[in-house]
Amino acid sequence: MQIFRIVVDEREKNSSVHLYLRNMGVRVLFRRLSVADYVLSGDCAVERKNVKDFVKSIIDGRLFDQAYRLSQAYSRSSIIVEGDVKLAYSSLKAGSKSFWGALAYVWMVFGVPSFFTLNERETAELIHALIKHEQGEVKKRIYIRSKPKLESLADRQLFVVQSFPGVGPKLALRLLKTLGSIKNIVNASPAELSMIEGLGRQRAIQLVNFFNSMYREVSRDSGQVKLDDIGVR
Amino acid sequence: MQIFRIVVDEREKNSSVHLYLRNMGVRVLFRRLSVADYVLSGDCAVERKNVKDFVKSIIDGRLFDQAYRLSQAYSRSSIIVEGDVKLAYSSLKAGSKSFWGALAYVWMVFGVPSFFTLNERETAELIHALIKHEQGEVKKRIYIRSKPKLESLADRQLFVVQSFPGVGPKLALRLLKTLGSIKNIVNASPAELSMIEGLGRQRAIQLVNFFNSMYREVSRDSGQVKLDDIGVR
DNA sequence: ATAGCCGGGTGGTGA
DNA sequence: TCACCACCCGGCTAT
Repeated sequence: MQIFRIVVDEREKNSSVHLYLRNMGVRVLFRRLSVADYVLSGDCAVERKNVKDFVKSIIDGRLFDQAYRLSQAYSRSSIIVEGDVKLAYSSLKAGSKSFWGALAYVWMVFGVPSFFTLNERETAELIHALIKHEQGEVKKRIYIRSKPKLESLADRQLFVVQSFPGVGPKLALRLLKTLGSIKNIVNASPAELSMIEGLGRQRAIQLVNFFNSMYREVSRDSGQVKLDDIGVR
Repeated sequence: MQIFRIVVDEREKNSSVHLYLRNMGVRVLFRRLSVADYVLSGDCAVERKNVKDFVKSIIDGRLFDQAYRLSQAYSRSSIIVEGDVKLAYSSLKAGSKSFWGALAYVWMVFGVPSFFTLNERETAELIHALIKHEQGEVKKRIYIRSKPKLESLADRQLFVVQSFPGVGPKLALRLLKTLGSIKNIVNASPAELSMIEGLGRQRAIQLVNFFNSMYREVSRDSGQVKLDDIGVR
């Protein structure tokens, strides 16, 4: 399992969220942050509030200010509201109207969604899930819809060819029929490829480039590089 | 007071959300929609699900498909989950991990947040609040989200390599890292392949055979109808 | 989505 | 070299 890192505002020390995170194997760094509470990366951060705070910040308008600053500083930020939501819109004067209004406002205007958790453990779980997508390695697994005979050679070949960019079921079939094997396809010249019906010169070249292009590891930072500058805003 | 309009999928007629909306002074138009349930504008739409549906769609992966389509069709879309949330992650007993995981996934990957309401009235109130910001006079929108590039070259390459038989995320990564390009992998000798950690002689040979083997059309007695049905999720 | 199980290949160890 | 075995990985199933 990969090591995840997070920067947490010092004032969050008294909650136990960071303890849960530690338990989940997340490296926690404390810093004095000016905008968010939890920084997951250079452009992803989370503000945590309990329900009482949330309500108060709706009333005095602080919420919208914070959402604005979040949206300015990080391209993907969100607010986590912790506690019993019921409490929220029962304590709002205008009732639930202003509650949904606030949610809608923050989302529609600033692009900041709000998540609701019941306690610190859930908050930690959510943050952990968010981190995994922000820092996690790509684990896109491929899935087959229906498998009449998944294990037949032909099916496997089709499956592979279909995974090429811009190649669907029909094109895959024609490719295999005309060129025979996967190796033949991969080694084919643009000219050979564009012989195939439905595959023009343009895409043929794209494909060839695709096969030839070198893999470059995603510079999803290697950890220690930007830890210092994370969250300084 | 300005008049707001909304387009609602026909299949939503049996819920009473649209009635509430009418009561709030919203013009409701029914249409057959292919992606969302409620369309607030050309680039804002909402998918409504009850908790049971929500859970089911997590399990069978439908949720992620829908979120993807939402994000493609509308620049600012969201999912409204109606009902008792508790019910949700109690039926996903994986410690609610998969619940938060799904929420995080849909938000981080597709930019689609999920809102939770208790009943149809609340759903209507939320939608109403959303409309006000979408169609309201002041459309000051700060939110500019850079769409997460799901199709980086590296991702595509990984995707293809993972589709090879017996190759999962880990092996795919190592293969690309050591051999560089897809063409290199396909043309590699068994010896070269088995240099890779976790890929021994046996599988190396299998792979090479796989790349070389000629495609043989499967003769399905019921006619070759099903060839198109092999799909990638 | 996540957790967990299973079957099998891999690669190291020691004979 | 080979047999053994612990571990890892990929594939599949279930809550």
